[in-house]
Order: sequence, then structure tokens, then C-alpha cells
Amino acid sequence: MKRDSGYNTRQKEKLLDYLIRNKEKHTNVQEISAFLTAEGTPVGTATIYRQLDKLVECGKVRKYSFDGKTGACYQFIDESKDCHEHFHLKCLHCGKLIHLDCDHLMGINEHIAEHHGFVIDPSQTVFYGCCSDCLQAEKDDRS
Amino acid sequence: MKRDSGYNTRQKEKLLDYLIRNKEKHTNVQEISAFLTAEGTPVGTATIYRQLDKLVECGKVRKYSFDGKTGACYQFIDESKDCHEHFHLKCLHCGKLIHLDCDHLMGINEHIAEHHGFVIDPSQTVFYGCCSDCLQAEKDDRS
DNA sequence: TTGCGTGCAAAGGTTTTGCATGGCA
DNA sequence: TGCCATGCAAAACCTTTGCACGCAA
Repeated sequence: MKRDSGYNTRQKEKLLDYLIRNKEKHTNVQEISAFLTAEGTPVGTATIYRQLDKLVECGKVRKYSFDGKTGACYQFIDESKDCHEHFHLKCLHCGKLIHLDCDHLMGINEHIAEHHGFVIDPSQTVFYGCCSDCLQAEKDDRS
Repeated sequence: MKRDSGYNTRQKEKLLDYLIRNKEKHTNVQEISAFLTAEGTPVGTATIYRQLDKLVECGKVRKYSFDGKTGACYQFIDESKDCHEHFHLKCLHCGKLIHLDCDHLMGINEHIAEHHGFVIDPSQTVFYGCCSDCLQAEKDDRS
């Protein structure tokens, strides 16, 4: 993981500002671009991609790509939440991201490291599936 | 999930044949196209996508979207193998994809369903981290 | 004959890249 | 001043779509 070297530019500042303000949700390049343009401080698409790459590279932002069609999602990593210590669940229906603090699950790391020689990076790993709300909604639909 | 209705065409046959022959690995449209072309029985890209969609639709093939850049991966579902869904490990360093058949890990599903009300879709879930080869290589680098 | 399947090319969308210019340190 | 960052446009990719023609049933 690289360090956050580089110049401080208006674009970089605006982008980071937006990401931090929206750290509780996933966002994407289109959204960022639209917002910054609306704010009167537009930033070129290429620049957004390049800066996001760096932020991902130095561990400040998490990148999710689960569907090539909709494009990648990005989210600022809230240090105070200690996201390296737990897994994430993402609902494929409503897009909700769930932070999962569970000691039982953290045992997965050890198991896989021991039995499969593979070291998992929880901050990059997301379980995809369907959350309880959406399961309930589906059930209601059928009845 | 739909049924496998439709005509039997040369293209469909060739595609399915390729998928079955390579059921132990993930493949993608580019690979399929290249192979069929090399075989002297080329199939149009659009047709491959359309047929794959149908196969996914009727549950014969699983589709993976790891990261938008490399495009989606497809794999024939081997019914006979009692090939329950398994998880995948993807090495962030060398990009290797590891299929992980492990009963212990499948217990995760039950745990999360029971304790967290969330139903995981293993076909969409990938553990990211570092494989044993790359861990070894890193160790060697440092020494 | 009917209507789905196919191939081609074009379109769509996301992400990357080349290159000249701009701006931080 | 020396680089890195930016912006624009073009390119690169993956995937979908429109349309005329082909082919299975």
C-alpha cells in the first residue's frame, strides 16, 4: 500500500471532501462528477478516476465492482469505525452496506490462512447477498 | 428461473460443448470466441452473449463479475459433481482466482443467515487477499 | 410457414491513455 | 524550476441493440 504522496490541488481537495461527506454511502464517478459540476467546481472525469485510483492505492477509499454494467462504486474508509476489523455485507437488491462486527466470522481469516494458505483482506472483501428487509419484502410480494 | 426452451443450433451446441469441457474453470466471452474461431466454427460475439444470458437464466451457467475491467466470467454448473456453490479467493497481487471447496466455510452461510438475517449469494462473493505464492514471493523479496 | 437465432455493425457505457498545458512545492 | 496533476479528446473495452437474413421445428 502506497503512501499519500502528491500535490494538494483544488480537484483533489474537492473530491476528498465529497467522499468524506458521503462516507456512509457508496458513490460512483458519475455521481461525483455531477455533484462537483453542480457545485460550480467541475473536475474532469479522467482526473476523478486518477485520484480515486490513488486513494484506493493508499487505502483511503474502498472500491467495489460487482457489476460491470453499472460501473464501480467507491466509498471513503472511515478510520474511526475501524473497518479493517470486520466484514461487510452488501445487499444486491437495495444496495445497503452492512458493517458486520462478529467474532465468529473473524475466525474465517484464521481458518483460511491456516488451511488454505491465503490471507484475506477484510477491508476489500464484501459478502454479496440479500438483506433481511429485502427478504421480507420478497416474502410479502409472494403472499 | 426459466426453462431451456429454444432451438438447437450449431452455435448453441458449440458454446455449451466448450463450457462443459471447461467446467472446472472460469472462462469469459473473449476466450470462448477465440477458441471457437480457432476451431473453425466461429460464433458471433453477440450470439455468445445472448446464449450465455439464456444459460444463466435457466441455471445452467453461473456468472461472476469480479471487476468491471476484465469483464464477466462464466462457468458451467456441474450438477453431477454435487458441486455445491463454493466461495472464491482472488489474489490481489497476481490476480489468481482460487475455487474454495470447504465445508467449514459454507457454515458461514448458516451463521450469517441465522444471526444476521442476511442470505449470502456465494456466486457473487469473493474473498480478496493474498495467495500463498505471493506471500512467499513477498517474503523472499524482503530477505 | 413461423418466429427464434445469427451475424454484422453500430451504439452505449465505463474506464484508460496521449499529450499539451497548468499549477504545486 | 522540476514534476506531478489536469483536461480534453480519442481510444480501448465490454456488452447490448437494430436489422436483415438464415434456419429449426
